[in-house]
Amino acid sequence: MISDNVRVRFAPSPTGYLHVGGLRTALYNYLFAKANNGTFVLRIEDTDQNRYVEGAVENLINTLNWVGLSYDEGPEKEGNYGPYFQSQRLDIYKKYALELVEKGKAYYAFDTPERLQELREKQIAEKLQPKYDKADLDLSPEEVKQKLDNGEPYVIRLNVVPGLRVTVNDKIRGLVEFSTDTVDDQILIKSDGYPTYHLANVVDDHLMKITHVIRGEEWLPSTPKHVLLYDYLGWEKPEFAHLPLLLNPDKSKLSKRQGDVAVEDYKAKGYLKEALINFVALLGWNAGDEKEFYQLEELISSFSLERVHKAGAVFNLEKLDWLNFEHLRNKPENEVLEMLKSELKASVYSDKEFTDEYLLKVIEAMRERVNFAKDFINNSPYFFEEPTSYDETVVSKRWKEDSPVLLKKLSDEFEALDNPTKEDYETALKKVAESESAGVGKLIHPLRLAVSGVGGGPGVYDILVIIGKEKTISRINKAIAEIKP
RNA sequence: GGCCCCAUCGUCUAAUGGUUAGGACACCGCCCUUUCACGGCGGCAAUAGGGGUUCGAAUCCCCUUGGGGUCACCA
Repeated sequence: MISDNVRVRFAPSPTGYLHVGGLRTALYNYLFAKANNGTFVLRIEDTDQNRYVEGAVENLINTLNWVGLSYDEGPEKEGNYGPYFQSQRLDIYKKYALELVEKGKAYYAFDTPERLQELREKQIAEKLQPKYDKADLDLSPEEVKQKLDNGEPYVIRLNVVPGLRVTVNDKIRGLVEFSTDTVDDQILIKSDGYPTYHLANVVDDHLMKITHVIRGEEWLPSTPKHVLLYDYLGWEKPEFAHLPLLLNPDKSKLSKRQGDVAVEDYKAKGYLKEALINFVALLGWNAGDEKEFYQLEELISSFSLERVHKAGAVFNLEKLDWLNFEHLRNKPENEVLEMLKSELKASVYSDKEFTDEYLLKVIEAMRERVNFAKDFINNSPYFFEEPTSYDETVVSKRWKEDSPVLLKKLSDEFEALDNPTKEDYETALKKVAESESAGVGKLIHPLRLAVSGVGGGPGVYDILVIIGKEKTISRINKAIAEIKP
């Protein structure tokens, strides 16, 4: 342990939105920090000027807030190790880059992009690994000074000595070994004066006293560069933990091409943050028992890095849907009410008024039948307007020749009822069935069709109570007039 | 192609030398319900292959195969 105080960071590049893979990384960092009484830092890796996207940082922070992963230090939450935007730390990186040059661990290079391009193409043609040829390592101090004084564009490169072994002790993968023969003389400072990720993340992790670097597996191949940097700078290394990748159904790295990858896409589709967190937590980790339904707090208390496993995980929507259903079912009534109200506001029924009492009844009746809040509307529009059409297959199956007559009798019977309850409706229906010597099914199914337009849903009597006697009767009449078998 | 990582049902995973290889999602069937769900019960379905080590291997080792990641003045 390099520090008693666990400090981890989530260090996204602000390229527009939060990727679900990024969400998983952020979550594991968050859980690890919280489980160990540590600090969760958010650092913005904006060292690529070409990839600047307007509003991306705000968006990122908003999304993080939405899912409930609040950071302890970061933008707008300055701690003792800021600033937390790498673009505001340029002089710091420059200082350490120069220190490395001083030590002979890095050097100036003045190649043109064209020469590098040619070099790479040649190497590829010869089936060699594309690598810098260390051409400018031979420049004398005088030559370097000369070029610098002339204002020639330059970069600073890491001076990797070939023939050595570099080991990374990964918390998840164990000991991983690399040969420096395969490590390129990575550019540390670009010609625009900005650092590359490799320098910036090492410098920042050290300065920000990060104890555990928890990041995606795609970083594993460049970790030897980072290890070398720590060594050359004489710094103690943090622990590394490379997380398994999130995968497309075809097992390739989760990508935009094969579906939604932005957290906000899932939010827009109506997924609950609880479900998303729960789902993503289980992609690569489990507590060792059979529990699958988790709230964020429960994840904190059961999470451990040791139980993160190695293989990538396919991002499988069916399970997400199920978890969404479970979490929706678990929500307090008043929260679901608010969700339904905002769905209504955004629906074709936005101009209609419904009382909370009414909506609560709808929720009670439909809860076990919806996966998303919007399904209250999609699956049972009949609670918000009278049927505009009648499901054809149900009509052909349930609407018989005598249905109009029977329903007329039924509606007459309902008419006589005073403020009917569920039981009153049921009694009335049975009475008609008996007097007409018809099975109750001959009434129940056409009745359901008449009031709802469809064949499924809550119990018919529940529907009747919710919509009320008046609407029940008018819908029956409408159905008698309109349904043609 | 070089380097690196990985490998249990379709998918997410449990089993860290001894289990009829367990659970969940999805799917199918039955029950409940004169509907649809929920729920209950049951079913289908996996240790990639080959060698070792061991009394005993999903588990440890090696090879093969397969998949993936990565090889930028992007992160």
